Amino acid sequence: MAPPDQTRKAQTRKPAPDDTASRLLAWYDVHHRELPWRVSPREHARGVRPDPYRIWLSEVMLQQTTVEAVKSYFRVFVEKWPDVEALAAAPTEDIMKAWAGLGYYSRARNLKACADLVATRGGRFPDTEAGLRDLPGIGAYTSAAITAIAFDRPATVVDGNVERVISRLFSITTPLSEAKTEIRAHVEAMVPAARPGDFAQAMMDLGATICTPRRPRCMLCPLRGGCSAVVSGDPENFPVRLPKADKPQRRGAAFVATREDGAVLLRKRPEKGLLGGMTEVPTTGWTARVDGATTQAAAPFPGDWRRVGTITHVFTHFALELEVFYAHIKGDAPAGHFWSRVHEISGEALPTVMKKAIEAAIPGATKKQRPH
DNA sequence: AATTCGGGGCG
DNA sequence: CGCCCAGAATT
Repeated sequence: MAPPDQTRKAQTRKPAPDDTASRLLAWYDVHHRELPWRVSPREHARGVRPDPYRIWLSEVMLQQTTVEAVKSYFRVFVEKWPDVEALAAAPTEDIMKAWAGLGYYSRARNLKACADLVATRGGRFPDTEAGLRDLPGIGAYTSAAITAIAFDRPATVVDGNVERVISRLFSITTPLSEAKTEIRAHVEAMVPAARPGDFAQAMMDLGATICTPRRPRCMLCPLRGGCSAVVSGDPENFPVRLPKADKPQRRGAAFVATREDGAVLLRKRPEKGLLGGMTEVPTTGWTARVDGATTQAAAPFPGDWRRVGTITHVFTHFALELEVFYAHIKGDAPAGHFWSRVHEISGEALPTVMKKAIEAAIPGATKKQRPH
């Protein structure tokens, strides 16, 4: 039996582990960001509940993608496809077109596959981490995030923001790839029984607005009192990462062909791999050397090719330099290719590198037309 | 455990 | 120009 005075102390004093969560939630009540998919703490307290479809859609879009980049895509998607049944009914091709420019295109394919599954099961998303984790495109982070945010159930949500915040709070010197287990344990111990969804969003908002990768605004941080990195004065040194391999340079040529009416010749890339399932202009392989002698042989079909410029594009694991050639072509589209009319080009499933190539040959071709 | 997947914004 | 971002799937 514990002495009576200790029992009283335990009841009247806040236990330390809850301190981080309660400070963070108090900060979040005042400083949370308004986002198109978010239910604010005030609305949530009034009984408004998030739409799991919108939370799922936003979380998939936000995988390795900044909030600002996602906003406009999110608005277009929910306008075109207001619920999961509508998305399931949409052709994959339309979804790829709407996703064009956002990157990591396997996300769009998995999005469609997931929508099909959920629609088949009555249009309701699973409300458990394990159930969500089994769906395509939903991994450890996204299943936890949907569980916490959409269903307000406790889950350990760890994204890049949370890894940064935790590694600074505890000055974790173990490199990130190794420290993930340790970080997860710290977060799990912090998750409050009340408002786990707001806690998750608060951690991420803190990482996005205060505990930023560079020049963190520690003077404004609600957790500065308990932050180890603030004491040592070097929060920017966390998290510790392993050195990255340098990017190889690849080169190739792109061929922009037009018909008399201005239509551009396009083709579809293989479903898997880089830019899988997206549309492209014909190109050589992306390691080939391009010079005067090899150009004609490298072109997928004969033409009076004229060199119009060079574009560069940096992918995650290599940099690409494409020499762009331009020609007028007569007759039908070669096998495996199709013509895209001038007013259709901006709506094609063209990744950014392909828009760059077309722009080099035909300035303005991929921009959306403005009615006047 | 390591690689393969885009693209953009910020210092 | 380097860094990293509301990561997942594959090998």
